[in-house]
Amino acid sequence: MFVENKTTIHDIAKALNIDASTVSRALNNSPRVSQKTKDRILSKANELGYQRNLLASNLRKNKTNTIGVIVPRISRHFFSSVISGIEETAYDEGYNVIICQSLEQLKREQDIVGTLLANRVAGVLLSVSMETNEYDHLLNMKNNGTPFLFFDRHCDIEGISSVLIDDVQGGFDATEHLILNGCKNIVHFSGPQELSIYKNRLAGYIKALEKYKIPYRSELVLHSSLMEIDGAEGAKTLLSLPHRIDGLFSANDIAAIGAMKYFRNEGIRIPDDIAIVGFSNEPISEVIDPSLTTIDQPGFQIGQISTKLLLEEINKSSNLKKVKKTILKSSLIERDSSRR
Amino acid sequence: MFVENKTTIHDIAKALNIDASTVSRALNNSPRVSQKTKDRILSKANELGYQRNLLASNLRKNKTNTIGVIVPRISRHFFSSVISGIEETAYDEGYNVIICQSLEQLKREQDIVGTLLANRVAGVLLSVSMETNEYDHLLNMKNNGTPFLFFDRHCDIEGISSVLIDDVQGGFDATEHLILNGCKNIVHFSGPQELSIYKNRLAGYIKALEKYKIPYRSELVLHSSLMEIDGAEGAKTLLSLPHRIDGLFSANDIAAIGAMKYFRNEGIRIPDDIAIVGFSNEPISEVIDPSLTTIDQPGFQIGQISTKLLLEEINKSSNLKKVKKTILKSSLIERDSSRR
DNA sequence: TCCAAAAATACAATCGATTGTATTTTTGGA
DNA sequence: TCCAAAAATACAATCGATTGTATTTTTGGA
Repeated sequence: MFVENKTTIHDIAKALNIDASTVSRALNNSPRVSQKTKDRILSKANELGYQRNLLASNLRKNKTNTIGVIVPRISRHFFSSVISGIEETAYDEGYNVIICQSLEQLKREQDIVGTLLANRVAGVLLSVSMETNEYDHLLNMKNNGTPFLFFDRHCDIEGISSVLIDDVQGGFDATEHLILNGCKNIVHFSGPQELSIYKNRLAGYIKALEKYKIPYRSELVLHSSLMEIDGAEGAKTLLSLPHRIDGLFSANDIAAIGAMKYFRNEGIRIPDDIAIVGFSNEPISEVIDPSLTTIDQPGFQIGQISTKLLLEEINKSSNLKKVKKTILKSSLIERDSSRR
Repeated sequence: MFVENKTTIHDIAKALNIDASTVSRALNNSPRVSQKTKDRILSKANELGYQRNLLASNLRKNKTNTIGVIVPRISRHFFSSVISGIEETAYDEGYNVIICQSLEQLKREQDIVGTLLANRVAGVLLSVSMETNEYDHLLNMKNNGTPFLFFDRHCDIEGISSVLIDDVQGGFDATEHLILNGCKNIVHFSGPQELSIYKNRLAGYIKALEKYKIPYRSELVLHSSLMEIDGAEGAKTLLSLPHRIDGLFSANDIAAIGAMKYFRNEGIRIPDDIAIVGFSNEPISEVIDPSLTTIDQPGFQIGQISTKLLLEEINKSSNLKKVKKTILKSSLIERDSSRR
């Protein structure tokens, strides 16, 4: 079982006594090679088990047909549906996709960007980690000339497009829904304020309070990383507050579920004692008991649109580049955790 | 905003009036370059925003430090936990990971293998799609000399190692558990028989029936793709069977959940009328009501072990290669869907 | 048959980094 | 100061494919 050296176009050329450039052109179906020769080359390539070396090809052509995708965590339903949208669109256009997860760590995100640049990807689609509070790696990518684009979790970097949902509206809808269901003292679980999405969801929360003339109290906004454990801890904190809390809007489903489990153990009834709304519509939210009201984000569509925009930018010959902020609609899905 | 040409070692060499080979050695921290020169080169590289071109480097070195991972679907919790294990181990050893999903389609799996080979990955970790009933692409990879290894969903290819769980035992445990909880007429949802894992889970089911002298009836084994919709349809079929079914062992959680939802709508009580056991321990199974008894697979550990074995094979200098079949233990997690 | 135009093929440079060998420079002991 | 050995650096070939230009072969009309 030897690792035989891989066949190259030179091996094919030698076997047929022709030049490697002709082999290359034949394999790329160039009109400059006669059909007869193409047939001979293809059949010999097949016989020798030839497999194009994309490292060499891409190096010479100074481009790749790979786009990199960086998400915080592939296991989140929202991100995996975005990835499906990306893959479908990219695939149709002949691009490959490299999926990477930052696991919410800035260090990993920086490393990933470095690796993608070193591999000379054609472009990058990116949803930043919760720790991302400095942008050197992204500015570096920009100066490098590698096109990239934010989806969902974005940063304010001049000249970079993004595909987002209206988080202010989402936060507003969630909060208004709680108010309309009779909640007066509503806690909000928020994430790192470096991320616009959390800032905006919080802004939506405040906006809804204002509309209904409910005073905003900053001690009702609990900041965390929004993991399940954070939700449980938030729930505990919430019970210790001086006000009787009757509503909870969590900036993601996972933390909402952490809180639900904690409440369940404490004998607190949902939605009767506390009504709860999450964000992102994880599959788990539909089956948990009671089912969790949440904000649905069109992940697949975000993936499709992001990819289309990125590919446009990659293929743009001119240096006139239009920066676009695409904002998609989210929608409230009403379930049992808030209905009363 | 121009896309400036990227800096190369030649640019650095020219700027410092030294040879590119010295720059290359300095950047690789070779002992053949003086510290003084290294400092000058590093600082100039930094100044010019140099970023190594891995395409060129890998081409020259005839190796990459990237391993490819092919899973049916990244959104399945089992696979994303395997991926976490893979990434952690690979990262420690200085390898990058390309994650790809076949979406259960043979065609996509073939394309992915082709792309990974063309990109000259150092090795591949693979869990095959449900459609994979012919192995040309895998044999091609083998003949190519690219090391690879199966985890979980494997095929019988001589000379290829695999990291698996004991699916026969898992199927046996699940079925025995139902029997011990008083079930007499147990249906089994199975997947494509081309995949050993489903054949083995079925074998475990049969083995448990035999142990308890319950006659095996092939009409109680329903084959499908084990998606949620398949579970619902299976549940419907099951209700139309002449026997009164009192137990269900599904070869994955998703189909079990599809069935649970159908039963719930039909007013059938779980576990009183039908006790249910799934397979894989998806997070959703813990929160669904009633919570789903299932077989837990050590995904993270599977990822770690697979990667270690693959890297061993990649770094093996000799051509003596030991083929290994590593079998890990699964464990039954007893929950409400089967307890009575 | 001859020859210009077209078609097919060969030649040679190149992408950016690496690496074995050759050459130059430095070191330090006599 | 001199010189051999060691250290540092330069030279040149190479990985495999691509592509602009040069050359050879073929075509087909007179």
